[in-house]
Amino acid sequence: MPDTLDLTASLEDYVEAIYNIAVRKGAARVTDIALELSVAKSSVTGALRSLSSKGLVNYDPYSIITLTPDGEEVGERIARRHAVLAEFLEEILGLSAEVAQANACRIEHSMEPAVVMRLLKFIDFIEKCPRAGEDFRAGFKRFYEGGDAPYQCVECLGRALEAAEETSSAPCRAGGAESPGGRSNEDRE
Amino acid sequence: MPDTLDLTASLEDYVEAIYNIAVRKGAARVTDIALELSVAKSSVTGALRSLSSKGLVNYDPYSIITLTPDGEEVGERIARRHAVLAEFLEEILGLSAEVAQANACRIEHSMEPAVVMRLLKFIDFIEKCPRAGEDFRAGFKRFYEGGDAPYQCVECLGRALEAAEETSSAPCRAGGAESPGGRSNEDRE
DNA sequence: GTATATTGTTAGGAAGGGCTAACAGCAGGG
DNA sequence: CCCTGCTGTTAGCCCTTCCTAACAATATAC
Repeated sequence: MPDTLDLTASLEDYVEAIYNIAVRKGAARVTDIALELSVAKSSVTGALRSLSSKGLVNYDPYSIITLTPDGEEVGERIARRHAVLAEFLEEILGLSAEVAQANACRIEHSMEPAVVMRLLKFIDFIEKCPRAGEDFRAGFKRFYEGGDAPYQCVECLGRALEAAEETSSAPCRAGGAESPGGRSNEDRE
Repeated sequence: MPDTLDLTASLEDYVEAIYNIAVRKGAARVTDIALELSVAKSSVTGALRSLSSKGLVNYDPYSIITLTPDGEEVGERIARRHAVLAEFLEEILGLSAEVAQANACRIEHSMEPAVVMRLLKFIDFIEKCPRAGEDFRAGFKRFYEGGDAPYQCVECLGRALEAAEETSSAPCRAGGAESPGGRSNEDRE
């Protein structure tokens, strides 16, 4: 496990870019990376040398660029971290896709794994707890949009209660009867 | 309004430190700042020159350091941003104070005002919506701690419903009868 | 009121990240 | 087969942020 490689924010961006390009088209070229990151090609060359020395990319001058297994792992982790954060910003906070992306791109570099994990659980929780769910998000939307006057809390809570009584004994989790421990989280982080 | 001064993350840290020190003890000295940020005193001198040239600090060699009115405003904004983020990490996500602080210190520099504002509304919402509140946070705690088995959704929702029926007509807000629009937000951001 | 600490500044340099401009490698068109 | 044009690399520079070491200013102590 190539953990705590202490990549700089910049190098993380390069790994993420290479990972994303590789997902889309198999392998990356210097020009692709430069475009993806809005950076000069010469800057890419430098970054590649650095990442190569850390064992994250397979890099030979003038040849095609791929991630090593270690690099693959790091890239996947970075991409997931980005996705989790962007989902929170967009789906929960209700920010526009553009704002969510732009901020995710910058914030992600500063988040410790513990925060990413907890944020993921939070998203899960909002999705699954009968107390949260769709109505909850909609309620928040009305709240931040300011026009929260006609919001029927009682009715909304009543609906949630009914739903909970149906699926009964499913303690704040979707799907119901799995073993305790929030298993469906483990799959994602 | 000294907006979009595009301070670097580092300079933001200096302003924040000076602001905090000023709050605690009136004015800042180079040594205080160096200690607060764990940097060498010579680094502080450099930063002060830079901030002085941007009109944010009153700086004369060998004299005491204060923020200008502009600097004060910027410092206050930065401090609030930090506080909002730290509160979210600690109170909502339930992270330890140390983890919350450490991550807030780094993340804050990457958050646009729109995100800060929305996050603040979210905290407000969680505090005030009868669907959220204490039980909600406790439920999330049980969820991420994995031992969520004995969690009584139905009962918990029932309690929330009762509470909502009492304060009735108060649509997802505490205190009840203020004019629509989430007024208590405006006070804080 | 001078000697000693403490506080703050300068000088010089390293690391990281970026840029432009100029050159090298290579692939396709004539 | 060579020439043109795109891709990638090198060289050299800038800026930011930090550092250490040495020096200057101010305070305190006696």
